[in-house]
Amino acid sequence: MEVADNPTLYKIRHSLAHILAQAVKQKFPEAKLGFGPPTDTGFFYDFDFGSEVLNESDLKDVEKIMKKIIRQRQSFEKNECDIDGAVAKLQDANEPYKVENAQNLAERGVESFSFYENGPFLDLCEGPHVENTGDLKDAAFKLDRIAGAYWLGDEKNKMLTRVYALAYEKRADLDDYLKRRQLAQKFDHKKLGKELDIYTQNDLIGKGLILWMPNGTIIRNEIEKYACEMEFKYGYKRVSTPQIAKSDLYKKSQHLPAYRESMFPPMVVEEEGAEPTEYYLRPMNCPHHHLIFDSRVRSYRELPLRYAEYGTNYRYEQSGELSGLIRVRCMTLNDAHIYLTHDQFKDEFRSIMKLYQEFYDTFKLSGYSFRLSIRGDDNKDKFKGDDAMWTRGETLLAEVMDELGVEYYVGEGEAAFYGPKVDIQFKNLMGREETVSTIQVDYLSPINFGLKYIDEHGNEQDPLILHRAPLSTHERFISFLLEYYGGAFPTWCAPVQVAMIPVNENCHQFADELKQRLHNEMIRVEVDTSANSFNKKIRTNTVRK
RNA sequence: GCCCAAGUGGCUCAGGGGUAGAGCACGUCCUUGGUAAGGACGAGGACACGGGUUCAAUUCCCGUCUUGGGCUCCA
Repeated sequence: MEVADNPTLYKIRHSLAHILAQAVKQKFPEAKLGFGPPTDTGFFYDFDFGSEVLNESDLKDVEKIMKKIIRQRQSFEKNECDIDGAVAKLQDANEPYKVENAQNLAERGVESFSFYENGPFLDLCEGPHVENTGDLKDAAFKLDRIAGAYWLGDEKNKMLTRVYALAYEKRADLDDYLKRRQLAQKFDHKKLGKELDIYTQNDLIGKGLILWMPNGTIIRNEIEKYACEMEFKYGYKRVSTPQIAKSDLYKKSQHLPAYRESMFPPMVVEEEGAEPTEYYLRPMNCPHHHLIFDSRVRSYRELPLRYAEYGTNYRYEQSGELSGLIRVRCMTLNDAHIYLTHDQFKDEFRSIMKLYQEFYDTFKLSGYSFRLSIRGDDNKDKFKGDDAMWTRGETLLAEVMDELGVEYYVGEGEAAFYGPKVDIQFKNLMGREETVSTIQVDYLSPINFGLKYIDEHGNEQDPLILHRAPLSTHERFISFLLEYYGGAFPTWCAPVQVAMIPVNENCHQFADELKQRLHNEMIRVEVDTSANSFNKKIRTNTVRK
């Protein structure tokens, strides 16, 4: 449920945010205030502590002060003024971030500014609030954690200290949330990945680089085998391409410079009497596939031409973004590029959506949403190609989504640098949304690579390219499956398909024979011949799913 | 990259200026005929790495690396 749907809860969280700010100012008088909005689970408030540092251990003190403020039954008083009055008030309060915010709002046409005052605390705020702090005596809140957050969400700005809090109407609701969170943590893919020997990492290899253990590799291979069959069925042709290429390729594709920051630095090969050659680890498979398309003259009769590969890519993601299997620096993507005529777009898009549906049915996945990721108005130079091309792609995707009756929302500025896309969004157990699959439309690459086909009149034409990755990367997809299944994979892709527990040693020989027979049928089978008790063996094998 | 926190046997964690502890896992032996923990014994540790302070550092300080939660970014 979105917090805005519940006015009472919204008021509670909003009011508690003010009380948090008031309490922090009491303990740290020099702290400057940023934003402090309600969230889906509570609220947060951003502070600039200057040279001081807020530690987790300070949160208990702040909580105590907040409770005291609640007991004081301070009433929330609203009053309004114009921009000059607002700036004067905020300057008087020595709140530079608030002043900046008021000025930004004024630039966007806001004329009236409302303030809420409770006790000694004043804040620029739209409200609404509870009548007085005493109304919060039954509300349950907990200061949860501290995080950094850039002022106005821009990494060029100063980083403020954000205090996240949980807040609910009643104690029971908060306890309920904490319980659910604890349960979710039990199914966290990082935890299960370790317990079930799916993957490991090692300092000697490096950040975000995954070592897949035998169990994880079985899951990868089964998924890949299934994907190969499905792609065969849907008319894809598989290709295999190298994981590195010369810098010239990525200049042509515009990954350099558009994507340079996300690429590992080049390997430079120097040979006597020759110019040094730069090789890059590839961040995407697309350019390689385009070159296969371009290896000879193509006829319209060949289209749509679908090249598929589980391609391994390397991206130098910022260190702080890395997280378990969800964000890594070496990933293997369920990729394909489809070269087609403009007339074929809608049919092909439908076929892709059908393929996605079939995949998700097999994995019994649900609860995802569609995002139409467009260029948006900001940061236009990040996106390559001319306006007409973008408008065309964005319109085309919206049209076909509407025709298919697929519900979606629009993500401004979420497009790939070479074109708009449709993303399939899943929420992980902690409620964080991640893109699992994408379908991208690309007018740019055919131009960059000079890709052509000969139409029925013998004329050269630009093909259109669709990029699609229904099963995401092995890394991200398996992290979702781990949490989704709680580690208990469907038999077809489970690391161990049959586990036998003989009731005593006399049965071991028979169990071994049976194991051999199943093994010969290509079934992954284990016999527990350990010296443990029968009950213990049942427990062990159950825990291992 | 930035903010905060953390790194102790394979795992989960306790400890603490005088060179280490538990449970689980592991090994050996005994035990186990019916659906979630049988018992005994044993082996395992440059306390992430590098520097500093100190008579003495795993413990305090600094740096690096890695991990986690966020921010920015993204499959």
